Amino acid sequence: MIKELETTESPNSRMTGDERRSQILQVAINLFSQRGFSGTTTKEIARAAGVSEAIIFRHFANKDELYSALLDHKACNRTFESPFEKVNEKIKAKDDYGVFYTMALNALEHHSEDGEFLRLMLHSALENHDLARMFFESFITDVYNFLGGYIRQRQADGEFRTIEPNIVVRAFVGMFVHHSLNNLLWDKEQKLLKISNEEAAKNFAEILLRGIAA
Amino acid sequence: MIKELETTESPNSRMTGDERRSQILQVAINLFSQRGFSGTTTKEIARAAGVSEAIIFRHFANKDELYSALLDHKACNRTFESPFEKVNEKIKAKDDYGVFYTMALNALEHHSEDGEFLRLMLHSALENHDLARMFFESFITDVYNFLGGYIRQRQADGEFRTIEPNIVVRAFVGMFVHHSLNNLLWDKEQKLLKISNEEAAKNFAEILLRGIAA
DNA sequence: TGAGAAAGTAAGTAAGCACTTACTTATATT
DNA sequence: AATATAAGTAAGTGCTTACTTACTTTCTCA
Repeated sequence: MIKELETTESPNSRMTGDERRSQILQVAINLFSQRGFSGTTTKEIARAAGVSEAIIFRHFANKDELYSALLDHKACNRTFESPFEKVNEKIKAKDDYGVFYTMALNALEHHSEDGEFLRLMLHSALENHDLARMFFESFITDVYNFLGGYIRQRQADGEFRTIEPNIVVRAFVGMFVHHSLNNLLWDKEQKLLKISNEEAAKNFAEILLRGIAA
Repeated sequence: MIKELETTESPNSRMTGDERRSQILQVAINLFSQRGFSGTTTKEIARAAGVSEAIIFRHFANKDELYSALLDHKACNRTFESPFEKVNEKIKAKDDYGVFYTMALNALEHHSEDGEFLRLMLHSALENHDLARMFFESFITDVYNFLGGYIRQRQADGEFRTIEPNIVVRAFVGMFVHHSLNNLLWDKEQKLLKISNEEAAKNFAEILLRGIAA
């Protein structure tokens, strides 16, 4: 039998190991984010990936390792596109509104593009999973140092009133994280509040800035 | 054998049906809030309650019904002690600071006394459980109507600037809910921010009020 | 005091779980 | 074309799960 043109690959057929591994990861991310760790079975993952259960255990030693690999994957992808770069220019320019608006908009966009990530983090936080906790600890600490430092600086400039910077960060992060959580979990159709991310970021930034102005 | 003084009941012995039912509920609330629905087994619940698995299924037809009963139980207990009563006096007095401070402090106190409740609600929201969604919908709608109405009124008085009231509610609720979530899930030792509920409520209320002042 | 009702248990059952084994294909290289 | 290697599967394994059955113990009250 002479081989036909092989440029068009048959839809679900044999993949290379790496291809299959990342396809399984993708499928698993989707399922774990919806049902959590113990709510997702390896059988379901295999079916969704279109392979037998055995090949999942060829790529990952066990279910735990698959879960860890997936959290790692998500966490790494996240840190590569640092949220601080865009904000940094605004900080250098001492553009208060720009700093907070950009910070909020950046997070809101991320959350609405990638609800899987938020769900995954909530699940693993509730389940006390180590990797998720470690990620949160380092990332959140960064945010507090970053924003907190800026607030301290502007207090020294006499532009912001005297108030513990970390409380301000907590309040501000709370606004947009809670907004994303609402859209993701409880008010998916946005019956209570339907606004664009830009509008949300604008209003949150305005409330905060007036709230801490000197 | 003549019965001894029966006032001191033996520790784990026979209970009446109602006693046992609510003891099982209590134990189940604790386990489900820590491990979620699919992460908790009926065997664990039975062991924690100190009875055989069979009597769990005497009191509840199946695991789902136990879970629903427990969400119902929590939701009902919650609505009885309405958070709006304390705030209402402040509203009548048009005490802006009192309204927001009391609202936040009330929620923060609840959350730190009863972390189980928050965990339970998060778990069931992630798992798309109907009862939790219904509770959230009605309770949250109440909060938005209640606070949103007050903000509208104070805007008409010319005391608050022009801004969509529901955005303000979203921002404010976000501050204290996110603060509670942080203390519950990610920063249990409060390394980033260690403040009393009173201090948190005070700062959040101040930021918000300055943020929306006319 | 003894019968009926309710609280309790030990020992199951079938289905589902994570994970394995023994084997079959496909593909790239020589 | 022959061979090594890796991708794939069908059919298990033993254990755990939600839930049941058949039975025993304790309490109450006529």
